[in-house]
Amino acid sequence: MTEPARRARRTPEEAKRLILETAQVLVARTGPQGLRLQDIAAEAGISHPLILHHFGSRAGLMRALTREAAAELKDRLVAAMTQPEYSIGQQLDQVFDAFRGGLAQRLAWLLVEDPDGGQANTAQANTAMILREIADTLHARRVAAAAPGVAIARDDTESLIHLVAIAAFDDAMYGAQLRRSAGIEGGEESARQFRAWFAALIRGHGGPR
Amino acid sequence: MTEPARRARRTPEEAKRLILETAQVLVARTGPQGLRLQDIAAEAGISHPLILHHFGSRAGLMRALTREAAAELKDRLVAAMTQPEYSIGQQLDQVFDAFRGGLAQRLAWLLVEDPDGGQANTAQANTAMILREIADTLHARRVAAAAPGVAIARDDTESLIHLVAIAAFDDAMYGAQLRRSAGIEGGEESARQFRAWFAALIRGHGGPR
DNA sequence: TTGTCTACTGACAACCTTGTCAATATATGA
DNA sequence: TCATATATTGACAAGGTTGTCAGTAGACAA
Repeated sequence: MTEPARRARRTPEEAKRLILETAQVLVARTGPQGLRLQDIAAEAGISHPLILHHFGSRAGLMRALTREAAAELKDRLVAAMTQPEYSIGQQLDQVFDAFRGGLAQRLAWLLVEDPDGGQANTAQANTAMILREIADTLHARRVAAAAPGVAIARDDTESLIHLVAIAAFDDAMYGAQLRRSAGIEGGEESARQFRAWFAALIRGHGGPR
Repeated sequence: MTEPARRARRTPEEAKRLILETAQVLVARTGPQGLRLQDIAAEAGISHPLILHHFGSRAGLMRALTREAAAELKDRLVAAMTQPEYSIGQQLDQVFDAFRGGLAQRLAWLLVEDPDGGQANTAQANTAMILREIADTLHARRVAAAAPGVAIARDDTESLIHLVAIAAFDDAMYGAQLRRSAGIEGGEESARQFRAWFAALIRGHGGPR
């Protein structure tokens, strides 16, 4: 009567991809609290030992997630930085968008969980390198764009990077809630408005353009 | 031989206080990942059922923690806002300090865990009221301080509040790591430096002073 | 002193989570 | 067609977490 259910057989790459993507969706949706192997398995339509088979352990999966999140952030930020800078506003939009779609949540979670129990944290090292590169690039750009005779301190660029990183990251993490708390109504619209305001603030300070 | 160990007997208020303070220390120290009743009990030198006895459930304890964190934040922020404003820099320092000592971590964690499973979130409601009050206060102050004939938009004040809240919160949460990532060396010193830079940025924009 | 109230505890129950293991099914090459 | 490799799974083990419960012990009043 009951014919045995067909059992899928993926290539290891396909399986890992399926698992990673499902896990990322779950992290973005349910947040840090608990990323359980059984939940991932259920969502992906597989059994949880399969995850252990492909990633060795829960920690192994987390390491893979960390690597992927860092790589994704790097890609997005590099894309945002290397494109022709039409306006500071548009570029800021790009940076803000880089953290959207759950990426900020994933990074925050990975920052907190610290999967590399004891070992050097590759994600943090990666992020450090990424931000450093960006700082160098932006500083060079500002120096080049500055009026002759005007010196731009490296400190100033670093603080600027820090502030922009903070704003973009936090906007993605808590933006909606904080805006509501501050009494700003209307979601996406006010988000755009804040970005424009922020862009103006930086431009007034003597931003990259 | 072995005389029976003296068993402490606190008033309910004392017991709750002891439990809440121990839990807050643990949250600040070990972070979101796992606040286990047994850990709190061990740290406080009591048995874990006592926590259940006083708070009903783990969720009950979390609700109490949320309330306390919100109240603490309000106290600190109100103190920072209502004191005579010697300088924008000092006032900013106060706001930044308001989130220190693990308060930001506690708030972020409680924001993520959302103990009120389904019910209205009192912590969020509290925070909303707090920030709204602050926005009103600050806006009134800016309007009063503005040069005659210069109109200050409410939107502008709200964005300003948003940015300051973001900066202070995030600085407490990830400040050290982000600064390191951006290539800024030296911990406490560069933190002060960033605050000064930030204060200057805001002052240039036409801050509350 | 005696009795009552309840803060407090140890033991246990129920459940959940990661990880192991032997067995099975499927793709692939001979 | 048959053999081999391995992706996949169900069942189970080990350990940890919240919550229950009956009993104990301290404070306080009669």
